[in-house]
Amino acid sequence: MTVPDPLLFGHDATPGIVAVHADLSGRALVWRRAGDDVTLEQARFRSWLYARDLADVEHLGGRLAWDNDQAPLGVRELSGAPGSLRYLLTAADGRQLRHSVLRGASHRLGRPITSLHDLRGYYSVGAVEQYLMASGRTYFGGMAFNDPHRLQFDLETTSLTPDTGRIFMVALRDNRGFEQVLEARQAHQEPALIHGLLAVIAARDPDILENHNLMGFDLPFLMGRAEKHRIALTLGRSGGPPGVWRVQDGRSSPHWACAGRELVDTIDAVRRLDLPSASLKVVSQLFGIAPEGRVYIEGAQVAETYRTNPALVRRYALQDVEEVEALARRVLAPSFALAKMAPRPYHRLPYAGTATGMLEPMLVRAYLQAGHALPGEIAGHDVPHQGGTVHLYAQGVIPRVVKADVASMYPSLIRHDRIGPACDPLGVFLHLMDQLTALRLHHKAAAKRGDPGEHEAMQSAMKLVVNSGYGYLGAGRMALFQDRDAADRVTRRGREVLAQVVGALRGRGMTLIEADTDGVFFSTPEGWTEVQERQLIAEVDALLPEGVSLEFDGRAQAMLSHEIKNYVLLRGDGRLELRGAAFESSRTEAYGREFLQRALRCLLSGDVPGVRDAYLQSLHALDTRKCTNAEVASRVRLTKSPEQYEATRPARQEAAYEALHRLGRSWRAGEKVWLYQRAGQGLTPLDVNPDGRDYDVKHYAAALVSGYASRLRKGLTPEDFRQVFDRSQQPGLFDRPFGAMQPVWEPV
DNA sequence: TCAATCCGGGG
DNA sequence: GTGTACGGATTGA
Repeated sequence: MTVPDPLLFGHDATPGIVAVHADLSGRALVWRRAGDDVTLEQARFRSWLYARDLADVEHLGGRLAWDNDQAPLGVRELSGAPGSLRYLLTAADGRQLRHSVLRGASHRLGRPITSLHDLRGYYSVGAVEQYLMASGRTYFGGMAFNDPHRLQFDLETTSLTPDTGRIFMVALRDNRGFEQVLEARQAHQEPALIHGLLAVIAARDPDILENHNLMGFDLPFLMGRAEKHRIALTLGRSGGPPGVWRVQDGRSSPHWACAGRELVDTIDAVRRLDLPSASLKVVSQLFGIAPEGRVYIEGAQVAETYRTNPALVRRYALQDVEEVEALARRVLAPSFALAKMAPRPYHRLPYAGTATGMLEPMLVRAYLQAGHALPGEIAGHDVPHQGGTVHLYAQGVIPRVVKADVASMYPSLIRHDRIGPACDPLGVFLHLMDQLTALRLHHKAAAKRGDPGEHEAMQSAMKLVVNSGYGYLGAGRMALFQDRDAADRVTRRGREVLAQVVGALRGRGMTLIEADTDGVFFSTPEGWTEVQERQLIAEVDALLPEGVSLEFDGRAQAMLSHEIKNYVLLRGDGRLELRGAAFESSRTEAYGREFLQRALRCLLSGDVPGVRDAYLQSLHALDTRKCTNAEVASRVRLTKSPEQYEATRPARQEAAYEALHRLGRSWRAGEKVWLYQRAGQGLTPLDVNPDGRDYDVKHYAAALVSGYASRLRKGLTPEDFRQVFDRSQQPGLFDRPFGAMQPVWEPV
């Protein structure tokens, strides 16, 4: 058994840590689990702070002790380059240290300074991070995802805000077989319900509380209602401060924490996945984890359904927490794995940035442990950082398309060319990139073999951090170990590699379509098989520098190349893939989407008469009002409140607001409304007549060409395009038969 | 074209 | 006050 790398996993392997609470007074509460037992360890730690110079603490005089880790306030000079953060200030009480620095800085600058972050030349982190970095401990050593006691709870309420609604039900479950539904049929029972919830949590005593949108809904709602009833929200574990507090992290959406239990939100992890929706129900169906016989109740109907069919709502609520548990196992596992590496509490990781939130704390921990200075600020660049290349070589419909890409290009270049930050004399950055990559491959292989253990989560956690390496180098002053020149070298090498790929493909007779940072679309000669395509890619790969490899990334029957990053692929199995804003805009109306699907499929199959038919049929559906208002309506977001709009209205009238205004309706800022062009009336809310057909045919017939057919323009000659999308059925003098037309492409 | 800003999702 | 940051789509200069 190999010893885990201390730079990755921390230098103290204490197992079973499930929660850490620390404050600047130097007290750390560490809850550790062994089997069913949880013990609370009360630890002391010295608060620490990196400084470039001692100007702000000069006023302490002899009260600042040199090289004495027992003194109330101490300082050590660390080895490091001039201009680096070479002084490590430490204190028995971090509040006193911070106060001393702020006092000195206020005096020096002649204005009150209230935050260390308003000062240059310092590096500081929160108390828990200080403790974890200094002690070398991490969460969850030796534990599997389901070893901690995890409890899910979900509120059912009569509205979305605690000002207008109340809680009438709470569903709870945990990973020890517990399940319960608490209810408050009448409003006056709500305080008892809240007390009941707190009592269950205290009695079950879980390590982790989970829910979907916990931070954005359940917790704020619960806090709002508890406040209304003057109930102290004691969610924390005994031994620590009892309440819930806001985690200051500068984000617009607040997050909350309590002592002794990790509050984690599955929605944060889901948002990392770039799915079409982050909704619990949608994601659960996507992952196939929705329970058998799942009850679905529209949000606004839940309270009403409860009155008539409480049993159904109970089942619904329990299925919610069941789904959350299954979802958590799936999406929070990488954060759980990361918590074993990064010196950060578990609850921060689902929404922490991968670069400054994970990689950087690991870098700092290594420097702190080595007793080495941290980088100081370096002068900014005036030339902007140049990123990857995007180049369009051909537009139109191109047959036999192959996608090839350079696997993990930036991480590969970083490792192979040894590109790390110049301000990292200990070489921690490259060490982490190397070790994370090596271990990731190990876990990836183990996951593939189906070995026992959480290999998949480990490999995806490691991938997350490795992939943040390049972005971290170029992150500017956000990143302590940033290095613009290094980031430039990475992208420059990337451009060289891509150019080499493009050149080699072109030299072998391939038609280039589009190249983007680390991948390229090209067209192969007629009659080529996938085997030949893969051979070609292997051949080009052999020309590339060691450490990077070109891989086959799929093929398609044909591609419509429209604009950079806007294209459509027709796959071998008939699937149509639309990419880019031109093809998958959220504003797309149903009738237009349907037309596009049909027309694109025909165009990419070389069937121009089919495109013509699709157009005529869509037109016909409009003309004969086969489409309903709902099918032509589009959803518009109203960003201005009625008051705001009233203020700008005299200067500029906007159709969407006017539509509501005309009907004397009100709206909320941020609200989305479905609107359609009503014949003779202009833009009108859909709900006036959703199933009707009184839309403005002329408007939508014109929009069919200008808004949808126009996206096929590159695939036909201008003359053919005009003819295919000509309303009149009569052929013109110079028209040629549609059957004689073929899709076209041309070099850009 | 770019940077500021808004939103997600929850009942 | 345990004191800094999610990603994308959309909007405004």
